[in-house]
Amino acid sequence: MVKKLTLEFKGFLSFLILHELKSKALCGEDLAKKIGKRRGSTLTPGTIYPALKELRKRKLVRYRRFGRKKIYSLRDEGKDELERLYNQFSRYFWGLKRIISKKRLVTNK
Amino acid sequence: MVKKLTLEFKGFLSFLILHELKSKALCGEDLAKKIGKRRGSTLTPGTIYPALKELRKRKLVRYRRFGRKKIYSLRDEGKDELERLYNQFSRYFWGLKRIISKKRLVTNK
DNA sequence: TTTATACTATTGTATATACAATAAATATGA
DNA sequence: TCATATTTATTGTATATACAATAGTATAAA
Repeated sequence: MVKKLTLEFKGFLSFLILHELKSKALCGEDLAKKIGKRRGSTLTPGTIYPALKELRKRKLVRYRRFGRKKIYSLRDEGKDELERLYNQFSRYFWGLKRIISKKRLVTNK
Repeated sequence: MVKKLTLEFKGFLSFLILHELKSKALCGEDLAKKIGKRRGSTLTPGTIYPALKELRKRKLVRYRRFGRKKIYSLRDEGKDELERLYNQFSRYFWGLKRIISKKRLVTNK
């Protein structure tokens, strides 16, 4: 049984890592940049690598080496966990939807 | 100058506290329950009170005593800070909108 | 083969969630 | 006034972000 990410308020970074890896396998640096873009500045190595290490330890993520890069991707357990987290995650947005759609996210035409 | 909450991934709880207090002044326990409802279980005292203490220290929040309760509310600085956080916050939801609206949040009719 | 470079990863330190257990303060009721 | 309940708050411990600085490693270039 995989140890669950609890996604209280901690676990948000891990959640975003899994989310990004779902659409595309990425190396550590690109992952840091991609997630960093959400807030305006890249994540530093001391943030991203410990998080990746923990996710590997939990068997949610794996990497394969390509040239000098390590490309991280979701394991099946990671996909399952992510689905679970999507549900947990969306609970936080009760009453915040209007804010979210007002600001950055373009509404459906 | 008020010290800013950075809302990296840390700061999420503080953000939600400010958000809840915007619509209604609340005592510590009710705040814990209200925020706790977003994830299914109430916040424990060891979580909510240190967070409130920090927000008071930053002059974002104040309380007034009513009987045996302390009712927390936003200060003007807290309202300003919250506005700033709404903007920062919404950056995290690029590409997550469909997921969020699919699951819990009822779409507009 | 050595040097350069790009990328991966660790270290040290700080702070923000977290919970369980406990303590302190205040109001109510006897 | 004394006991009780209610609510506030602290303590101790653990873990998850964070950054700056540094170290390690593999490929490419010379």
